[in-house]
Amino acid sequence: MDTRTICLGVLAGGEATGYEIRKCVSECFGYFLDISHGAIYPALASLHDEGLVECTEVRQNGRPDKKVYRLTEAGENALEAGLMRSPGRHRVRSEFIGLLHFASRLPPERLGALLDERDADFAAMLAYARSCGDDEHLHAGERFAAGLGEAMLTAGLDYLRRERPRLEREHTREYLQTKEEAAHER
Amino acid sequence: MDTRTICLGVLAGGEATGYEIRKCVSECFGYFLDISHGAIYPALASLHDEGLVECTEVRQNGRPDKKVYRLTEAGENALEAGLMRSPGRHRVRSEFIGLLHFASRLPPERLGALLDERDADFAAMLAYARSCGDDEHLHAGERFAAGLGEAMLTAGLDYLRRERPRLEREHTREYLQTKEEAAHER
DNA sequence: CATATCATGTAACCGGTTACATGATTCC
DNA sequence: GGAATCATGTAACCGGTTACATGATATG
Repeated sequence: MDTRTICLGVLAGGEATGYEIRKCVSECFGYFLDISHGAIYPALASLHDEGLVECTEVRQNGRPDKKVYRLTEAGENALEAGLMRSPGRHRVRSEFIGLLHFASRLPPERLGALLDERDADFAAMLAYARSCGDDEHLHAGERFAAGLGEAMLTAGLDYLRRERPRLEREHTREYLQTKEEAAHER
Repeated sequence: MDTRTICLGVLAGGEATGYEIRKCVSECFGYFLDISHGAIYPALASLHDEGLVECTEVRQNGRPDKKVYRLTEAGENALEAGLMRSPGRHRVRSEFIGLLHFASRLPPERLGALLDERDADFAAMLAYARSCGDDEHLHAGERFAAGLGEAMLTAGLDYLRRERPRLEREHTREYLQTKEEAAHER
C-alpha cells in the first residue's frame, strides 16, 4: 500500500490536512505502517493534480495556514482500486534477530542491553495495541488488527521474559568459551 | 545491521562466496532480514578494498568461476565493531494491517483472499522457524531467535484462525451496510 | 523442454527518510 | 526558557530491489 492510497483511505473517513493524516496514521497503525511528512505532502499534491482530492486553504491566525483535503468521487474510486491492487504483505525486518545469530560475538552486556530494548519496545507496542482495541466504535477490521497485534506481542513478550535467563546463562558460557579459544590461537 | 556487517558475520563462520552468503542468510533468517545479491557483491567488493576480507579466485569447469572470501583480522575487528554499533530494531511493516483498517471498503472476497494469503504465509514462516529450531548444534542466540519467531507466529496463526469467522461475519454486515448507505446518497 | 542451480557484476530505479527552512503559540 | 504542537514544503541522500547481462549443467 503506497502513501497515496493511505492518504485516500484516511480522507475517506473525513476531510483532513496533511498534518492530520500523518497523525492519524501514526496513532492508528504507526507501528505497522508509518509515513513521514516528507512523503505525505508530495503525495497529496499529486493526488490533487489528478483530481482525486479537493483542497480548501484555510487562513489561521497565530498558526500556519492549512490546506484541508477531501476525497472527490474519482478519489473514492481510486481508493477502491488501490485497496484491490495493494499487496497484503506483512514483513518483519528484524536486525535484532540478525544480531542474535551472531550472538556468540556479542559481549553479555551488549546482549543484555539489546534484550532490554526489545522488552521495552514490545511492551510499548503491546500497550498501544491494547489501547487501540479498547476503543468501542471500531470497525471489525480494526478490532481484528488490534487483536492480532496484541496476540503476537503478548506471545513475544512472554517468550522474551521466560527464556531470557536461559539465553543469558548459555550465552555467557559460549561467549567466554569463544574468547578463550581465540586467546589460545594467539 | 547493514549488508556489510551481515557479510562479515557470515564469513566469521567460515569462508564463502557471495552466492553462498546470500543463500546462508536467506536460509538462516531470510524471513527477518534478507539481502539481495545486488547488494551483496558491491558490499564484498568494498570490504575487499578496505582489507576486511581476503579473496581467492577459483576456476571451475562447467560452471562460473567463483570468488571465495574469508575474514581478515581487521575484518574480525570490524565485525565486532559493527555488531556493537548496529541498532537492534525489530520493525514490522504490514500492509495487511493497513488494509484491515480500511476493511469496510474491501469486498468480502478480497478480504477472504487476504486472509488466505496471510494464513499461508504465517504457516510457511512457522514451519521454517520450527525447522530452524530443530537443529541440534545451534548457538543459544539462534535457538532463542527461532523460539521467539515460533512463539509469535503460533500466536498469530492461532488468532487468525480463531477470529477469522467472526471477522468475516461482522465485516460482511458492515460492508453491505456501507454499500447501502452509499446507494441511498445517490 | 523448461526450470532451477551455480555464479558474478552493474545500472537504473524507487520509495522513503532526514534535514533544511520558517514561525507563532502553548504548556511544563 | 525550552520543548512540544501546529503546519507546509523541498532537496539531498540512502539503502535496497529489479532488471540486464551471460552461460553451462542438472533435474523434473
